[in-house]
Amino acid sequence: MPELPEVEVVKRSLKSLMLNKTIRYFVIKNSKLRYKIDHKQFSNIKNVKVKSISRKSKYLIISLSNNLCVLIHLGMTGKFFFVKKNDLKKLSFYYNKNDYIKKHDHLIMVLRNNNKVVYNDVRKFGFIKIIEKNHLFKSKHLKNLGPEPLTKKFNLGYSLGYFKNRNLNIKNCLMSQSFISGIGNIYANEILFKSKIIPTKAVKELKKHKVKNLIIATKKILKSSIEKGGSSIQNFKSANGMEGTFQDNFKVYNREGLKCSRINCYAIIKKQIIGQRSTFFCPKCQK
DNA sequence: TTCTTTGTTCCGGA
DNA sequence: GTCCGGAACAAAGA
Repeated sequence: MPELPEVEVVKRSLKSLMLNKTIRYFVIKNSKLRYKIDHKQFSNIKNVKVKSISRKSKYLIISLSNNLCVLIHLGMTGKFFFVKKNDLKKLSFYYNKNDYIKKHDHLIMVLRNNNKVVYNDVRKFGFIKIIEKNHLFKSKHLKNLGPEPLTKKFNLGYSLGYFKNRNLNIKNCLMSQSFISGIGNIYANEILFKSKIIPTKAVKELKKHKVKNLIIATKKILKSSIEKGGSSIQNFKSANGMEGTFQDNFKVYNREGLKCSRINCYAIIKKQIIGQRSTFFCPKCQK
């Protein structure tokens, strides 16, 4: 369940593996992801240099030397593995003997030294697309995204302006990518717990000091998770094979029926479906 | 077999 | 046209 921190961690690991390296060619093992992969588009690309690797919201953008970009969304279970050509032990661990592929490997980027960066996605809910650089931010995926939560654009004035006269609850608002981009279900739960706001609260009813708390909590939690390598649930790993540890810092997510983790609060964490997603909160702390 | 899980896009009603 | 909520999407593991 890669959200902003996990995608950021993957971006950093891909940078360390691929930046300024040459991709000799792509191999598509399975084109049936969220959107069907166009074989032709990928097979036409040979010997391109990786100019930059960036993240926008939960999207990864690999910018190539031929004026094209690879736009990637990890969906629920998308991950990258790095496989060294000569590391036979690793190969036999990751691949079966016959075709050097393991289950759910869908796309392979072969680098100049025959090292490989492999995209693996059990649920096939992620996608990989080639887009012209000029069209990237006009694409339906990127054009309606709100500001990045870790930038100065996400501030009190912006938030109060957005909340004014809007009829939706704060949980759905955090998850909608148009307010701020990159937050999913898990971090929305954690952010609301930290800022002591009940998920069903209407955004236009939020007092100024609560909005301040919300902004501070959002930035703190996302930063802290990135520092800890993200949250390794659903076997999340960076392309370097590193697991994150932020899941050990979850204060409310998946804690239904357990005691609130705040000192001196003995309330029991409740679960409720909001925005069609499991929502966890402390009925005493969060108002 | 049934339930649960994920984020984005699409669509209908207000 | 805008806003908002809910369905659909796909697949697999428990």
